[in-house]
Amino acid sequence: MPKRGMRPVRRGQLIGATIATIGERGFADASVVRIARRAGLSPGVVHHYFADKNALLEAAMRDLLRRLNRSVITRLALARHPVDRIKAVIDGNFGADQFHPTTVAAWLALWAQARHAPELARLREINAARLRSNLRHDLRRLMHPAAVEDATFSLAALIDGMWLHAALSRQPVDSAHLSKIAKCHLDGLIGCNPLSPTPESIRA
Amino acid sequence: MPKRGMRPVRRGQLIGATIATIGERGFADASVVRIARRAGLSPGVVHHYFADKNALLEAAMRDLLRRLNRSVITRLALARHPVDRIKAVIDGNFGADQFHPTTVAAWLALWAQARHAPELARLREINAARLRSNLRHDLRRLMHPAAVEDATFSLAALIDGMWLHAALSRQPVDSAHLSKIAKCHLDGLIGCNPLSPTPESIRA
Amino acid sequence: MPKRGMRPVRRGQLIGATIATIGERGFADASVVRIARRAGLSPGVVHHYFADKNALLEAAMRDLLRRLNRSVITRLALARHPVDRIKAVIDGNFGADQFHPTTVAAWLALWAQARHAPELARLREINAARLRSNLRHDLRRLMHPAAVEDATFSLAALIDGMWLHAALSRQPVDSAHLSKIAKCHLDGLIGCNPLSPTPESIRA
Amino acid sequence: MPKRGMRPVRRGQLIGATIATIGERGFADASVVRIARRAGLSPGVVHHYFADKNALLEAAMRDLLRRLNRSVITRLALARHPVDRIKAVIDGNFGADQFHPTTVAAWLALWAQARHAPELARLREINAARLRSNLRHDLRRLMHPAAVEDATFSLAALIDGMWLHAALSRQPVDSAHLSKIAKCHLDGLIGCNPLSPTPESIRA
DNA sequence: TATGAATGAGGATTCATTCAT
DNA sequence: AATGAATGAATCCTCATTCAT
Repeated sequence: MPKRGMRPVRRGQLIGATIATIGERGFADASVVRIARRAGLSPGVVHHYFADKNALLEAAMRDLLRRLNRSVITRLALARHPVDRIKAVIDGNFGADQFHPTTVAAWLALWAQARHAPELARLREINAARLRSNLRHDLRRLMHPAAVEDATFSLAALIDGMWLHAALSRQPVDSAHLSKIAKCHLDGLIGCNPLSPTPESIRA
Repeated sequence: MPKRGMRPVRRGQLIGATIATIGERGFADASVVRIARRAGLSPGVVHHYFADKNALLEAAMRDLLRRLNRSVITRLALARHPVDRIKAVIDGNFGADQFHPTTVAAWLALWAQARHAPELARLREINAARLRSNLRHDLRRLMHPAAVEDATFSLAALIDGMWLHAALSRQPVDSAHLSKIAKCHLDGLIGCNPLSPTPESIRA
Repeated sequence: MPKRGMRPVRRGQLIGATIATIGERGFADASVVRIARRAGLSPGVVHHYFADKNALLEAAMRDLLRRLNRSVITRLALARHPVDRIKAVIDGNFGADQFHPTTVAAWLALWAQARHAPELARLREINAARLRSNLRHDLRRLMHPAAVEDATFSLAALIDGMWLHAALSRQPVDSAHLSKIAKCHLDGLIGCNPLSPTPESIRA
Repeated sequence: MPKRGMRPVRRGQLIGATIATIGERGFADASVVRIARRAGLSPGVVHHYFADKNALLEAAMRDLLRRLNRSVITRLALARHPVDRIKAVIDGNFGADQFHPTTVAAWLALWAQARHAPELARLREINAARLRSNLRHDLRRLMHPAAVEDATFSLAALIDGMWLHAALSRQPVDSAHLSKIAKCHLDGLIGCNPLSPTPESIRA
C-alpha cells in the first residue's frame, strides 16, 4: 500500500465514485460521505484531495467532458468529407464508452446543478460551444450560408434532446439507433438546403 | 381571516412558490422553509396541506404538466390539417405562458430529480407519452408508416433538446425562433418521407 | 410548556449558557452543542434563535457589556462630586454582580477573540471608549488639563489589568480590595497633578 | 540536507511559526497544519519534535516568557538605585523586541487559554510571580512596608492592563509612552507612601 | 529525518418534520 | 386554520494525530 504519489490515484477514484454515486442515487443524495464510501475511502480524504465538494463536482464534470471530447476527436480524426465529419461528431456523442445509463444520469444532474454553480455552467458552455463549432464548421460546406446557424442549433438540440431522453429513460437506450436518427436529421437538413447544384464540389 | 375553503388557495400559493424557488435557487436550495417564506406562509402550513415535501414537489410537477397540456390543447383545438396540428403541438410547447426562464429551470430540476423519485418519473413519462402520441397520430398521416416512429421520436427529442437549451441558457430564449426551427425540422421529416404521390389525400 | 413567545426566553437561556460555558470550559471548547446542552435545549434551537454561532457570541458580549454598564450607571446616579463619580465608575467595574469568576473568564475569552472577530472588537471598543469617556469627564475637573489624557488611560489600564488578574486567577478575587487599590491610584493621580490652589472650587 | 542536530533548529522554526500564526489568525485558527505550513515544514514534523499540540503551545509560551525575562534582566543589570531598577523592569516589559503587535496578540491568546490548560497556567503564574517579586524587592526600599504589597499589585496590574490594551488595539502602540505612564504611576505610588523623612538614605 | 497519506471524531449548520398552542 | 417552537439526523468540512514510506 503505497503512501506517496497517491494524489492522482485518489483523485481518479473519487471522481469515478462521484459520477457513479450521482448517477445512481441522484445529485441530492450524493453526499461526500457516500462518495468516499463508494470509493472505499474515509470521508476525510475527500478534502485532502479537493478543496471542497464543489471542486470535486467540477473535477467530475471536467472528467465527463474530457471523455466525451476524446470520443469525438478520435472519430473525427478518421473522417475527411464534411458529411462524414458531422457523422463522426454524432457517433462521438453517442459513443458507447461514455453513454452508460449511470454516466448519462450524472450528466443530467450536473447540468441541472450548473444553473446555480457558475463554474459548472462555464464548463458546460465551453463544451456546448465546441459541439456547435464542430457542427457549424462542416455544415458550412454543405448548406446555404443563411441556413447554417439554425441547422447547427437544430442538430445540437437534437443531440441534447436524445441525451436527455437517455438520462430519463428507465431502460437502457440503443445508442446506435439514436445515432441513426440524428444522421437522418442531418440528411433532412442537407436535403432542405443543399449547396446546389453540385454537391460534389465540396469534395476537397 | 377566512377559515374555510383555504385549501385550494393555500395549495396554489405553495405550488407557485415551489416552482419559483426551485427555478431561482435550484432544487437543492429549495427547502420547505424557504418555499413557505416565499409563499408568505409559515413552515408549518406546508405539512398541513401536503403530506410531505415529496407530495409538494409532485403537485408542482403536476401543475407544470397541466399548464403545458393546456397550452397544447388550446392550440390543437384550432387546427385541422395534420401539419397544422403538429405545428400547434410545437407552438404549445413553446407557448410563452409556461416558457419563462424560471419555469423552465424548475422543469429541468424536477426532471433531473425524476430519475430518483418514482412518482415524478411517472408523471413525466405520462406527459412524454402524450407528447409522442400527439405527434405520432398526425405524423402517421404524413409519412410512410415505417418512418413514423423514428420521426416521432426525433421531433420529441428536438423539442426536449430546445427546452434543455432554454433551461441552461443564461439569457432569455426566443421561443418563437425555437418554434420556427422545430417546424423546419418537421418539414425536413415530411420532405424525406412523403406519403407520395398525393399528400392531398390526407385532407379530410 | 408554552409554545409562543419563546424567543426572548430562549435567547436569554442561550446567552447565559454561552457565558457560563465559555467561562468554565474556555472559548475553544464552547461548541454550539455544548452550549445548547447546558441550556437544556437541542442543538437545533441555537440556529432557530441566532443566525449563527458568531451572532450568539456577539449577543453574549452585548449582554456582558449591558450588565457592566448598568452596574456603573446605577452607582454614577448617586454621585455628584467628580471624585465620587470616578469612584462610582471604579466600584461599578468591580460590582459583585458581574464580577463572578466565570463571567470574568468569559470576558477574557471574548476579548481575545475580538482581535479576530470585527463585531466583537467593535462592541469592546465602544465599551472601552465609554469607560474612558466617563473617567475623562470627571478627571478634567480634578487635574491640570495636560495631564488628563494620560491619567484617563492609566486608570482605565489599571482597571483592565485587574480584570485580567481576576480572569487568570485560580482563587476568587476580593473585588472590594481591587476597588480600594484603584481608588488609591486615583488619589495618586490627583495628588500628582492637583488643580491648585483651590480644589474646593470644583464643588458645584 | 542535514540529518543530525536538526532538533533545536526545527523546534525554533515551529515555535516561531506558532507565535506568528496565533498572533495573526487567532488561537482557534492556529491548526497544526497551518503552523507547519508557515514554518515551511510538513504537518508530520510537528509530532516528530513535539509530543502533541499542547507541548508546542507550551514551548511557545516558554519562549515568550524567556524573551520577556531576558529583556527585563538585561536592563536590570544596568540599574542600581531601586527606582531605576523598577523603571528597568517597566522598560523591560515594554521592550520593543517582544512588544510587536503579533507577539502581544499571541500572548493574550495564550493567557486566555491558560485558564483551561494547567501547564500554560503554571508557566504564566511563574512569570507573574517573578514580575511581582522584582517589583516588591525594590518597592520595599521605597515605601512604608504596609503599602508595599498593594503597590506591587497595582504596578503589576497597570503593566498587564497596558499589555492588554496593546493586544486589543487596532493600531500599533507607542511602547515608550506606555513606559512613561507606568513610571508616572510609580512616582505617584512613592509620593503617596514615601519612606520619610530621608529618601536619600536608600541610595547605596 | 521527513513526508504527506489517511483516519475518524467533532465542528457549525441546515433540514424535514412534528406538535402545542 | 395557522403559527412557530422544537427536534435530531444529516450536511460539509476541519482537525490532531498516526504511520508507511
